[in-house]
Amino acid sequence: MARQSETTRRVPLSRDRVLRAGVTLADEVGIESLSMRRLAQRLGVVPMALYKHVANKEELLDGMVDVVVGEVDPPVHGSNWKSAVRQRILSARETLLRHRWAYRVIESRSSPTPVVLAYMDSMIGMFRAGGFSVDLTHHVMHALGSRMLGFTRELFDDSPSPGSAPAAVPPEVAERYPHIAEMAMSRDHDRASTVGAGCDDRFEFEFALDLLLDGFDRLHRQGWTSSGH
Amino acid sequence: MARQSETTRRVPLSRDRVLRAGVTLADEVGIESLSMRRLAQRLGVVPMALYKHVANKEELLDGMVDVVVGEVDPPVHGSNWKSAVRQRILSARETLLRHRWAYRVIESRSSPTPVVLAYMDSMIGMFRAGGFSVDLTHHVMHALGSRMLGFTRELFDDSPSPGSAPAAVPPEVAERYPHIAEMAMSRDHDRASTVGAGCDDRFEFEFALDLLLDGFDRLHRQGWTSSGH
DNA sequence: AAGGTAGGCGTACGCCGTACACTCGTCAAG
DNA sequence: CTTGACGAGTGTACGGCGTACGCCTACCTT
Repeated sequence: MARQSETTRRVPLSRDRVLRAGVTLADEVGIESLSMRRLAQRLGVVPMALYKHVANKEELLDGMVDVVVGEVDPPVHGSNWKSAVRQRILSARETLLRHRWAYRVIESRSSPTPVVLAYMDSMIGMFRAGGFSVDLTHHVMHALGSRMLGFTRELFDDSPSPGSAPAAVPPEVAERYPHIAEMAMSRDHDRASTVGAGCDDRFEFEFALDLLLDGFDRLHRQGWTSSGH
Repeated sequence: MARQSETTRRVPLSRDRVLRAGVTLADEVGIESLSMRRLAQRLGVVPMALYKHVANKEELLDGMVDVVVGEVDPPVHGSNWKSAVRQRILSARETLLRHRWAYRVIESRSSPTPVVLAYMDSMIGMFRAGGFSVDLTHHVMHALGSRMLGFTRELFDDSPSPGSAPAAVPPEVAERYPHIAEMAMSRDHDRASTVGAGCDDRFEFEFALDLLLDGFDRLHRQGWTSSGH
């Protein structure tokens, strides 16, 4: 026992420990700074030690995605499909917001991991339970795309640096992009009372999500089929 | 002149030549194999020569995106907003299909380039010309997201390797992901006549696009405002 | 006590992006 | 014709990356 405290018996690595350390390291320093070497250093271990638990970096990233997706709440039962789907997707969104690097990794993966497959499977199940045909469900899943995991690619990150002034649009850009300028100025005006200028990301996400869900609903009610063009 | 043919007077590099070479090299070998060294080699030049024309690799990628986005057809005039937007987005989709690496690069960029800004500006203009309020246009643009550039992130690439058999779902995965299996089998059955099994990507894209456009239309007609919750 | 096994180690290779200092051809000014 | 500045292309070098391969050693089984 004296010996134990001297040699400081080290907790052995495990695949799970590696993946979790990867997640928290990515949370802290960003995914682009996550390297095998750095992760190993964080674990007090030599880089090659990791390779006894993950085949390569790709597999590490896959595993990290699984950890994150595993954090999403399971589907609720006993409510109608629309609110169930909505609630689950918003839960996924919360999860992805806790790990802001995750959506990039998910996007970069070429084939889904088992955990992601299970997630999709249960989401399909929600539509089927709501009475959607297999056909319609299929197209609906495509239409949701990455939104089913709680994120969408925003082409422009229009939230100004936090705490900054409403970021008056410089006249030369206002001239070159008149419509963008109009929109930016209008928003600044509207939300003058809101805490932070810029967009309410959550509002935008729900706006688009509800637009889609309502569209699904309509198609479902009118018995849409792909053959009925 | 004899001297010229001997020394094989070399075409001088230029920013434009570098960017275009980057685009075609990425088309050929994929974006992940595009390195400054490899691009330089392709141009018959030493790697560091590139840095006289682009500041760094980031700027090279930005420039390549600009080249691609510049290939998208300009908006058509004289038709209603919906078909104009639709047509333009499908044109963007064609362009992005010619350069399959481009969407990944666009996704990875943190702030839009001037060319992308101009694209978005003209797209906003199409909604405004169609009578959309600034407010609604704003949310609509968010809802479109990357779809306005003609791509969406597909979580699952369900097109089986080309030419392969309908890829019977192995029983153990059918058991684990029953809904996915159901969907896969149903599609195989439906499209037995179609050339390639799997999804018609274009159909899926248009399905979702039209769902959104119809939703926009409805909100516009009923005078939607964000304050009127 | 013997031997196998698996987890961690050390070294090394070939890539990458790019900083920095150079050469050398071109061209304008004297 | 000389000169000198300038800018495009060069060469070298550095630090970082992922990871192949072989080794060492602590432990478990027999």
